[in-house]
Amino acid sequence: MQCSCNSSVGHLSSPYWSRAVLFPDWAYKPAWSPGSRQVQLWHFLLELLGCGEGGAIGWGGEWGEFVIRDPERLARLWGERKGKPHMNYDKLSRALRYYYNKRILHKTKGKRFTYKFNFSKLILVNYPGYLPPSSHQLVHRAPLCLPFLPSESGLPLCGGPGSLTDRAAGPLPHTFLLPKPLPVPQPLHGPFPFIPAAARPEVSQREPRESGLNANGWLHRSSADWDVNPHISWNLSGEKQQDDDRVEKHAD
DNA sequence: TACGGAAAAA
DNA sequence: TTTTTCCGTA
Repeated sequence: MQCSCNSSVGHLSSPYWSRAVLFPDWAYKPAWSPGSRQVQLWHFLLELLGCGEGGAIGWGGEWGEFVIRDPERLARLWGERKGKPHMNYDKLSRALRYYYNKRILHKTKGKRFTYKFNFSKLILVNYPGYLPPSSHQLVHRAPLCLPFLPSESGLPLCGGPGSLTDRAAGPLPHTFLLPKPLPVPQPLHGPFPFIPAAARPEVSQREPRESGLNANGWLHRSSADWDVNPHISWNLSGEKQQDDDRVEKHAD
């Protein structure tokens, strides 16, 4: 693939790349960790999207939504990356569907080849109010700045002076740069962007803190509340508190 | 086109 | 564990 992004942090100041997010810690399965041999598919997708690899895949209308413009080509690229010459969209999409339960992805129904990253429980790095009081809880991994992934991609990583990793007092977990959520107006009302304002209907208006932020504007509790699924929650460091691996079976 | 079970692979 | 592979079903 011809991803020729500049490895510099230029995109941070670019009008297009404006925000970086952190996936929960569990989402980062480095190539060197057991259970994850190589790049994961969603890494790869984000990488392509971040590169503006416009041919096979591109961002869709809504924030986090992406459209696979050329399914077979995307599959080919993925196959190349994974050394699976027989990869095709049917298989790739099966892998994508496995993300549904993990809530990494969601299908945009009615829109062909359109999926959406579930960014609802991501932590924004460059939100103005950032600088969690307990950032050390979040920083037990090497900083990583995307769109590019770790070393094995052979691609340069961003980072450096002025980069995201410079924003906080210490290193940050892996970050992904995301495209500006707009032009589509987003229903973001809470004090913390991208956290659905009405995430908890049943607790909607209790006290201000119920927004999920502590006095410092940082998340102070599990982001499970952002999620529809009650069986999995996430603590601050992003660890999965699971009580059931096979959630959603009867969730809806 | 999309979904998800099942089983194998890595 | 995360895909990959295959496939029946909608």
